[in-house]
Amino acid sequence: MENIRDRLIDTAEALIQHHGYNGFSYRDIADEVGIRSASIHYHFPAKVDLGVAVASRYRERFMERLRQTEILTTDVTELLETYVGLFRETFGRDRRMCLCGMLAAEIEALPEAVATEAQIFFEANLNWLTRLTPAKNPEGKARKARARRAISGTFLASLEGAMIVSKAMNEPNLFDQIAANAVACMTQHT
Amino acid sequence: MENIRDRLIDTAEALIQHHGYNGFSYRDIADEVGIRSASIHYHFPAKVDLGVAVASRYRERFMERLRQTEILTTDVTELLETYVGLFRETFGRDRRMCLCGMLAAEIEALPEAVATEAQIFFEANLNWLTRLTPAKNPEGKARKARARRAISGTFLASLEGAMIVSKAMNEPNLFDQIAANAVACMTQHT
DNA sequence: GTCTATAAGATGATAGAC
DNA sequence: GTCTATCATCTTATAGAC
Repeated sequence: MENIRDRLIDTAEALIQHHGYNGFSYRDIADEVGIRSASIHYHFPAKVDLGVAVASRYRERFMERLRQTEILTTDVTELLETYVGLFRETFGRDRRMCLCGMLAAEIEALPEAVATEAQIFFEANLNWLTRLTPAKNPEGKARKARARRAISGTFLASLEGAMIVSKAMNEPNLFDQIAANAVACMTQHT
Repeated sequence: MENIRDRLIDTAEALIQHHGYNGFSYRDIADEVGIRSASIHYHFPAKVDLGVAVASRYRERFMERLRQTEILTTDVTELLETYVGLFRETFGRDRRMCLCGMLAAEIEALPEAVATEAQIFFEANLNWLTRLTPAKNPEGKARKARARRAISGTFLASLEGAMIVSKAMNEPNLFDQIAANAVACMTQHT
């Protein structure tokens, strides 16, 4: 039902999330999709083209779902829960890493165009979260932009790291426990 | 001054931290050390042997430094600061990832022996941190072992994730800001 | 759009000389 | 211990038939 191009992106996405950008080959995708590796070059002439397609689609879908949620609610806690839910959903599928978290970890080993896509993902996420971060601290004092950004970064880092720790320990539940703590820490910043 | 074996491990370590286990080759190391790639096989017959040597040395050095710090102080905040300092030191060297964080992210793409080394690192770290986590919450109620472990996991995840976010955004200072928030969140759990 | 055939280079690894 | 030579395999990529 799905066109080949999308299936190629789907498969590459999963492979990158599990093995990293340098841990998969056109042949891996070909075997999975049931096509010859040479045929992939018709859709994506070079590996970097596929990498960019995977990363940009991932980012666009991710941000689109955040936009959709913002239409439904303005409650900060609810928005944060939804945000965590997106990471949870990713990790819930065979313990996949956040695609851009994986890319960022090996960023020096990436073609520049792919690295840029990952960077844009994090920039967009940090901006989105920073808007949710309370402008005042618990004592009612105004927070500087830098402090709000750091708080957002801490929250995002906790989620990215939660996947790593949870994978390493082979304890899927650990992700949820860490995510819950991260939300508690974030909301308590109010 | 250093023997070849150590230099091989040093070089492999840096390469894994930047490119991941599947992002470096014997030839990369050979070029860097000034030896032929075939010669590396004398020291490490297979790549998995080198991977295990790198990961186990990393873990042992890491844990040894924690033990040394425990001799000097028993103050929790001081111990936590030292702990953060180890990650900071790693990241400060050309923004290297935590070796085992990198390995954990791509754990499905690793030889089992290497994956096991990474797992042991996280297990040891979680145990060490859990001992530092207050046995009672701010209201004086006893914490279950699972809760203390989750708090430790959140702290560790924040540091691992801080490296990823900081690399992605190309803002080295972000690591320090996130680490500071993580410590604040952790100590405030008392 | 997908195939076969093929190229050029990288990769992990071994054999045997020095 | 390190070298050269060599290997089988994998990898990205292209050319041209169907």
